[in-house]
This record gives sequence, structure tokens and C-alpha cells, in this order.
Amino acid sequence: MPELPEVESIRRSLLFLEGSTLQKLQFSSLAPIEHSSAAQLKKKLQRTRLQQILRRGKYLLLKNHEGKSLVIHLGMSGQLLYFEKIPSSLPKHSHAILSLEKEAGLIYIDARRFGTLSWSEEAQGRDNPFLSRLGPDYDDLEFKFLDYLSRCRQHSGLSLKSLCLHQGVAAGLGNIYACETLYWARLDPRRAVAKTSDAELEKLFYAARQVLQIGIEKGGSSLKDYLDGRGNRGVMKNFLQVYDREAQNTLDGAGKVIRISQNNRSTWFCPELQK
DNA sequence: GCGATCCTGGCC
DNA sequence: GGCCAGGATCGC
Repeated sequence: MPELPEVESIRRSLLFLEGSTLQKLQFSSLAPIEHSSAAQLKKKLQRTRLQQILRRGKYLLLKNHEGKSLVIHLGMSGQLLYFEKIPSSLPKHSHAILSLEKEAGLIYIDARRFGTLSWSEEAQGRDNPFLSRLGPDYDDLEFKFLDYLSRCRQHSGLSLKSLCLHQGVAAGLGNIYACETLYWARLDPRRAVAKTSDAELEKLFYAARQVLQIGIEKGGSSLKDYLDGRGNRGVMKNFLQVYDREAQNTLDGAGKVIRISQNNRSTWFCPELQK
């Protein structure tokens, strides 16, 4: 579900928790823990102070005062919700409960269990197999176009759509914002990277940055499930130009949108405008 | 590179 | 019942 703007919106909505204490961690028997265990996560994080809430690509990091982090990926259907009082009857598909002061807590809910809960204690996340595979974040201003370009050129066989979704090239785009980025850059999602000029890749890079930035400003796209950590919806859905608009005009009315399938996923785009 | 796969739920 | 869904990995 959540792409960079949604995860960033969750992060921002939970920043007020920095400084509070992680009293207790509980996991369901089906909690999607990877490269770690419930016992390890409890041992390392229980009764420690939540110092910082960070984001890397689509991953959230709940980092304690010793620099040890619970690394959360929300997959397609994951939510991380704050409760002032943890309900005695937990929401369906609750897989982790992080108890905080008094009766408050965070609940990780994930119906499809495509998300992951993992572990890192190294500053750059090099000890976490998920984080270590990521390219730079699109919203990292240290990430320069020339770096992006050389990363793109290592994947000449990919379509531009696949390039956008490749988290090892650059982190943060998912299906919604990839489609939107390609529209903004006026590039055909089917085109091969090898047939795309440096100048066109530059357009793509800055389009991605801009689209993701707007997504953050609008609080993310709440299509169905997505809510931030306080249960609020984002309004980016109202600004999407092509996503989920098959057989309609682009939002700005500039052309007709079609849907195709690429790598088992839908791509919406405007063939008249995207070349 | 591409398609299948992990899983549940909503919608037609 | 079938198809689709905001993701990522693993085979061929």
C-alpha cells in the first residue's frame, strides 16, 4: 500500500512519540518478522526509550536511544496506528503491539502480511538486508542526478516503469507515484531505459522528486486502506493525473488514459502525451 | 527481464 | 466465482 509519501506522512504523524518509552512488545503468532525473532526484538527494545522515528524508502525505523531499530515495512495493506488506550479487543490482523506510557500504544495491522518487521542496529542500516539493498531516497537532496543516471544506465534492459519501481536504483516510488511520475515527465512507461536519453532521465528524476513532494504535502493517497498514524486520511487521490483513470481523461483534461499490464501490475498512462 | 507467488478482502 | 489491489522476492 504505502509508498514514500504515505510512509513519510505516518512518520510525521507519530513524531510526537519521540522520547516516550517502549514498555512492552507483543507479536501475533503470524507476525511477519524477518531476519530476526520476536524474542530478539523484545529483548533489544523492551523498556528502552524511543528516540527517533525515521524513514528510509518505504521503511519506517523506530529507533531507540542506543541506536537500535525496529524496521517496519507496511507492504500492501499495513497500517501503524496510535491508540491513546489500546483496545482490549484488538483490530483484526493486529500483528504487533508496542505498549507505551499509561495505556497508549502503537499497533501494527497487516491483513495480507506482505509487510515485514525486521531489525537494525547499525547507523546506515547496512546490517539489515532490506535497507542495505536500497538506492538513495528520492527526497534526499544529497542524491544528485548524475548518481541517478549512472544507476539507471546499469539497468538498460528495463522499461521505464520497471526502472521507477526498482528500489535499488532509487527508493520510494510505488505503482501510484511511478505512473504519476511518468506522466509528469511525459515518458512512455513501455520505453526501454537504453532508448532513453540522459536529458529524458533527468526529467524523470526531477518529476519523481516533485510528485513525491506533492504527495507528502497532501498527506499521501488514501485510496481505501491508507491512514496515517493518527488515523487521518491523505488527499493526494484528488490530485492524481492518471492513476486508476482507465478510459477517462487525465485529471487536467489533456488526454485520454489507458491501462496496460507490465510485470503483472497495472500501468495507467496517456499515450498521446507520453512518448 | 518476466511471471508466479506470498495473503486477505472488496467489488462486480 | 473471478478479478483486482498501494510490494517485493524468487525462480526460470
